[in-house]
Amino acid sequence: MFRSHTCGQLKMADVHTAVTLAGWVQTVRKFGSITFVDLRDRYGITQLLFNESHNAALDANPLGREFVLQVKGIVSERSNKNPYLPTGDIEIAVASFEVLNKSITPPFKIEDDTDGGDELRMKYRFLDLRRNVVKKNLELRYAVGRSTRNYLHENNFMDIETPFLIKSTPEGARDFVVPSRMNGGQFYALPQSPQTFKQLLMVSGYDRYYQIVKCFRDEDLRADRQPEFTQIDCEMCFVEQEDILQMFEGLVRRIFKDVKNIDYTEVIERMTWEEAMWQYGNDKPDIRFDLKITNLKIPNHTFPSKLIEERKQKEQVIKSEFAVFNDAETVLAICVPNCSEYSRKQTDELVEWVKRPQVGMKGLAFIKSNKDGTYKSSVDKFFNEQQLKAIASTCHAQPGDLILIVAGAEEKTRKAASDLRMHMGTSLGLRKADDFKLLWVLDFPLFEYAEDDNRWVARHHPFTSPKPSDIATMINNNPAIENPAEYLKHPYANIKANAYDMVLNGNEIGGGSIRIFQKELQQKMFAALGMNEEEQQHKFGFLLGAFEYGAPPHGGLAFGFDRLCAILGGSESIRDFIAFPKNNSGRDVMIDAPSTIDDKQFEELQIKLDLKS
RNA sequence: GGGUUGGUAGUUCAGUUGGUUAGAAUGCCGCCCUGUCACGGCGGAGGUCGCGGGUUCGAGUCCCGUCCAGCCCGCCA
Repeated sequence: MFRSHTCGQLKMADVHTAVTLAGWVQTVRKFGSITFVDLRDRYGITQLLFNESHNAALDANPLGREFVLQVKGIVSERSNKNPYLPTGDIEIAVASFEVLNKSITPPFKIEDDTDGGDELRMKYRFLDLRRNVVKKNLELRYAVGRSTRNYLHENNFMDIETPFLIKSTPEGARDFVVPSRMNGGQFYALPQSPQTFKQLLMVSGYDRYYQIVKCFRDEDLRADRQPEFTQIDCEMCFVEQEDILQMFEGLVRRIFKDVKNIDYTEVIERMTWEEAMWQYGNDKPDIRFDLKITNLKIPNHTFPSKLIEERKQKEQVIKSEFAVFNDAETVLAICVPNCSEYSRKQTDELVEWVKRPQVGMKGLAFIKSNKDGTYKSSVDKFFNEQQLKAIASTCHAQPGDLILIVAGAEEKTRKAASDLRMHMGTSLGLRKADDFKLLWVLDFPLFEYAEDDNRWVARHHPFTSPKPSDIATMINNNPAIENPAEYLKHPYANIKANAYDMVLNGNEIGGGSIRIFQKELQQKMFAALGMNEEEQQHKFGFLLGAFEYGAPPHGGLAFGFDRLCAILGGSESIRDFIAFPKNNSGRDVMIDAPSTIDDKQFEELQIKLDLKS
């Protein structure tokens, strides 16, 4: 028997018990003839006492950090207890020990507060994973997965595996491809998601499917994006959007309860995509804080929407004599409460912040709505007191507030306003990691205009169904865009999808749609995306064929598992919630992948390497 | 593809206006220490200043190029 107990187990009740422990040496503290050794395993740390004056064999001198040790001894009460350690009341009076394996000195400290940099930790990830903080993250990930499986199982969902070697359909993200040896010159693709397979499972009658599954996208990485990532992928048939929203609200509430012990009983807010864009400049707003955006000037073409037309009437629009903004397509304001006393330095910093290339605005105007009722602005020479007051009242500014204004081209300005809003939320401490606010964003546009190709692309994916009221618009109009500059006037720009995203604290954690299940509509959709019948057959013939055999109405969604875990763990980066993540360049620096392959492998694949650069 | 920050001891970092032998902390090694748990004390070893070129009497420091890493934009149906 290697061990009778773990290193996190023994307490006062175990005193006088003879035990055998095994683990790693965390620290060695020597005091002449006695030595304290902290022994660590997955479950905790237990202090060992080596007393050389009792037994000369108990010389702990040869022990070093991260040695693997087995000790036999008696659990004893400590004379000096450590209240910060769960096992701090006891120690093991070592009777004998064996070094099961030695270790060279690790390149960084295996402690919560490590001195290792990111790159080093990734290169020695197997050591990094010994650290308590990383282990806690993986435990949280495991807990989220378990909670998910339990909930979905209890709701009759069935876990069905789908293949990883599939067919490349270059629509959307770039595929990872895998050469086929047995079919020379042909390639598999790794799935970006099991989308078509889960739909086929619906056709097969498996009416509630789920899978916690790896997906692959060959795109550039970010702190919250990996080339291989995990989704909680779900699909149901005989459901409407409302059924799906409720089912997965239930899932998320269950995860909050199981993993964070949070009773998320409040109603989960819902807003349309248009409302989100209008008020937050963003389709995944962080609603933990307000700081809504006020539209001071509405561009000729904004989101193509009746709703916005109505809003134009309601919101007070900046008057044309406000010359400084005359040239700007869009003028957006954020009213920041209680910040009118910002110093010159603070406002200058905000101006510099929006001028960074990543935001790219030419500048930032501000109006201070002073506590004494006066106004002070960076655009004083263009506006009189009356006009400043008009703007302030449009923004619902109170005395003591600071109004930030960005102006410029529609899309860029809206994004800048959104970024600025988040920036202010962060710097005012309004984005607390332990505060969780869920939100559904509904009614996304079905299509998006792709400038490069002058055509429509599916905003979600080409299997998403249009709102029933928009089906006729789609069927009765030609997708051809005659005037690219006025694409927003095309009827397709106004078509809304049965698509929904779940947003948590400003992050898209999941998204899905009610799917198209009729062959004719699916063909119309493919055609709208510029696919002729031949291409449709070549790429998706299997799906169109399946739809001819009694495909039921269905829909589903997928959660980004890594991201969900990171947010629940209070982290911006998903890397610490993945055991073996890739770095920014898509490399695994521990195993040094990707790498070249042998000539023999190329030969078997019938591939000749001819790098362009 | 672009922007930005960084690369100096095993590690995390400092290094002024270009100027003597490149420092600190920690880790490591040795000696001392019977109640520590960030143990303590004394001593010691440890450097291709990412790489290549240039300017200069002289470069860690300035210039050009390049590589690597982090973050962001583009991209991510």
